[in-house]
Amino acid sequence: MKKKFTEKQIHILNVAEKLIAKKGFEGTSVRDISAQANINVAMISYYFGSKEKMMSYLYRYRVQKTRESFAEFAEIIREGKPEMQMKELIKYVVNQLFKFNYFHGFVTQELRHTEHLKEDLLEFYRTFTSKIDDVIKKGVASGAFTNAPKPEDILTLIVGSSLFVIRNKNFYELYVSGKEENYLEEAEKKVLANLLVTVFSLIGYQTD
Amino acid sequence: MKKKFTEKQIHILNVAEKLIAKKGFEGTSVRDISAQANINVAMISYYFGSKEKMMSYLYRYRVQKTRESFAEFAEIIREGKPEMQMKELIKYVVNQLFKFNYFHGFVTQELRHTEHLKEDLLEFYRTFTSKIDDVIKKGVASGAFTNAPKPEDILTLIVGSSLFVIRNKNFYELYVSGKEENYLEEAEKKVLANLLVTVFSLIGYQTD
Amino acid sequence: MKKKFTEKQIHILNVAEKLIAKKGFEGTSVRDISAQANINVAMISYYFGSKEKMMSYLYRYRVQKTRESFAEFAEIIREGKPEMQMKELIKYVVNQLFKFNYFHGFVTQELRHTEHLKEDLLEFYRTFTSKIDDVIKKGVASGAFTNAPKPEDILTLIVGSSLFVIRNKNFYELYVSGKEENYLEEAEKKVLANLLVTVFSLIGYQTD
Amino acid sequence: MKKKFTEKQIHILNVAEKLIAKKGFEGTSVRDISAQANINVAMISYYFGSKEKMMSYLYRYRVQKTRESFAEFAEIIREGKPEMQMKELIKYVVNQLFKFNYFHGFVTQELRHTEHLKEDLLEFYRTFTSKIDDVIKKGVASGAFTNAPKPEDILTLIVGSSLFVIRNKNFYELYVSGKEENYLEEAEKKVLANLLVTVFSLIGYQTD
DNA sequence: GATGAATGAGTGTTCATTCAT
DNA sequence: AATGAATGAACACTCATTCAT
Repeated sequence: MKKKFTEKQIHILNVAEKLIAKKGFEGTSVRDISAQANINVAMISYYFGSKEKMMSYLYRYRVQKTRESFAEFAEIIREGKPEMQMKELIKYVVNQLFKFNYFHGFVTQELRHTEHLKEDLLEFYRTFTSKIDDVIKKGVASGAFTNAPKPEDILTLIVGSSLFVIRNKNFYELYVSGKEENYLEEAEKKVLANLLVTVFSLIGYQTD
Repeated sequence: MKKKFTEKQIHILNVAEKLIAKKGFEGTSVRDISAQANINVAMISYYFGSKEKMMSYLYRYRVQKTRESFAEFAEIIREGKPEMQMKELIKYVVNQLFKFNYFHGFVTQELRHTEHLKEDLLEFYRTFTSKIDDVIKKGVASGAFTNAPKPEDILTLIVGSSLFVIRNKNFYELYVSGKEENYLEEAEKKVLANLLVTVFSLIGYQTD
Repeated sequence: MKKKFTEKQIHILNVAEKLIAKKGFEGTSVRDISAQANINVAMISYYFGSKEKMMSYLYRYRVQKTRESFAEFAEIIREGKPEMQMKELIKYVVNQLFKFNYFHGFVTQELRHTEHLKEDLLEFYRTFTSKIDDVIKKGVASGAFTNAPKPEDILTLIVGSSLFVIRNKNFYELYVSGKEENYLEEAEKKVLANLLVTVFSLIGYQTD
Repeated sequence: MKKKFTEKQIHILNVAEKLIAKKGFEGTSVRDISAQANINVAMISYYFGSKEKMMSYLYRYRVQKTRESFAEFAEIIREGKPEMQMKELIKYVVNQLFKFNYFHGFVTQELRHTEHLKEDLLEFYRTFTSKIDDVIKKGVASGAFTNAPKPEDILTLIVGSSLFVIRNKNFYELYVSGKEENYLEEAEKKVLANLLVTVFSLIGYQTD
């Protein structure tokens, strides 16, 4: 929470986020952003120092928001059976990925000032593996689950499959019903169903 | 064999592939490529017509190569039990992804200007789903497998997990033993193991 | 007054006009212009959108100026004998051509990319033919002129001869007295005398 | 006659001449020329040294051809009345201009190696003024003409009007009947008629 | 605190020319 | 004698950024 953003800055970040999601970081010019956000071209440099630093702030902003959201979520499922917790956890992660999919794409790109962003993302992932681990252990202890797969493997399946589906519309839409404009919505349902079956199969939980 | 490339062209394509995977299509300038490849800037336009057309050739070149390789592979596993076939298929796909990770890194990001390339990639994926489907059906018919998950879901797990691991070194290397420079090698082993367990669990194949 | 130009823009247009008249549109690079005008290369795109659009503005700017000037001129000679009007008209047109020879030098060559500019030029010429026609008719009606040549033929003689003299210094200076640096001045006098004699001969006006 | 051209060189010059006439010197690339002429790109540099030198050769080639043609023409009208000679002379000059109009446009452009070309053109024009002068003097002596205008003024009217009409299609076609594709043909007729009337008026020759 | 004008560096591409063969 | 491959320089243009106000 090192940094507080003004409303105008948040406005710019939101506009930038959407544009970058659509056209990529390099494909989005500060002129695009400033035009869309109804601000002066110079504002991006003025507020954030540079386009890249803006990216950095955007990143932190999103991580911070997600962290807050996850804290809330964790509270909600704190009490309950591990199978419910696991199901909700998968749903939550998949949902977050679909909601802020572009943002996870950033990391791949080689940005200059990205070093600390990697740290953020890492911690972000660890939050999930740690939670997944808790739930699995609890499930195994309670006898609800028969197997205890490694949490990073579970997370890999969830995040990997979700991102693949998000990015490979061309392939996946062949298997998704509904109109093209609802692709993400429908794709999310399908990949979620797949992941629920997969993970529950892995942990040996018997649904009747 | 629509197109034959000279050695120099292949050299340029290889260099371009790596850079584009790392920094994106827009993030990679023809000057970057030409500097790295030790050629004149004008050569990219000279050889391929334009930067975008080069991208197109790069794409086709890699798809074609993989298609040839898959044809060979399919022949090898033509006779054999479905469980062996499934195992080899997973190994093959994962291996291909790790081998040509540069390529798979950019195809999903940079499809904006390359409408017709989508067709190529689509057919490429269909080759795999079709093969997976055959093996699953054979396995179910022979009683070796008890469940018949949808092939696109299987492919999604395999490709998604592999690409995630390839791209998110920072996260996954926490769980991978060995030196950093062997990351890809070790990561491939780990994700392959995970995927074998996962897929065999899904199709209900009992290992003893 | 569709468009107001800043002083800097007008400065650029003036420099561009001279260079383009000398070396042609394609022969004049934006670097030539920016170097000559002591501005940044990017300014041409910045101010006018592109090199071609700059050409377009330059064109309109000059046409508009001439139109304004002609309106003034027409007012001055409104009342008077047709022979005086004809004489003044010829003097005016020749003078304009010599004054803005740069402009008239390129308009005839570089109309390739500027379809709509043709309209402007056309209307520009029509202004003159129409005026010439009026004067001739009045002269014939009053008995001052005996012949009524077609106005476009008169204009062709005037404009053609003037431009030829402007552009073919090498030839015409053989017949022009005075120093080389006064070429245009002297050439104007000579071609004007020639045209006065010629046109008055054509319309059958008797000088004593 | 310093230089003899091979057939291939003449072929290239002819192709180049047409293209340059259409698109200008800078607008015509050596690739355009070589493609049209079915020769290798390198040939232009190989044969002529450079694109500009080719231009120079093209120029000389055309001057030489015209000179030969004019010698023939002069022979034909050697015997005959001055009024016939004057008429034929005007017809001849106008016709040459329409035939090789583009080539007269070259001089205006500032080429680097053009110095000697100016000499050529100058001599070329002098050939005509000299002939015009002869005819006028003969006409005046014989009493056929009453006035003796200066030959350079006559030439200016002829060449200026012709080139103006050739270059200002947009204006002149308003006054020319017939289809657009016959513009040059019809324009030549009209401007010729105008010039005949004009010049004969100037020299005071009475037609009945 | 905010901005419009302006800039230098960089973009992909085309150019006439050169050179090894 | 002729050419296909290759090149360096130049092209118009866009970029993120700076700076005076």
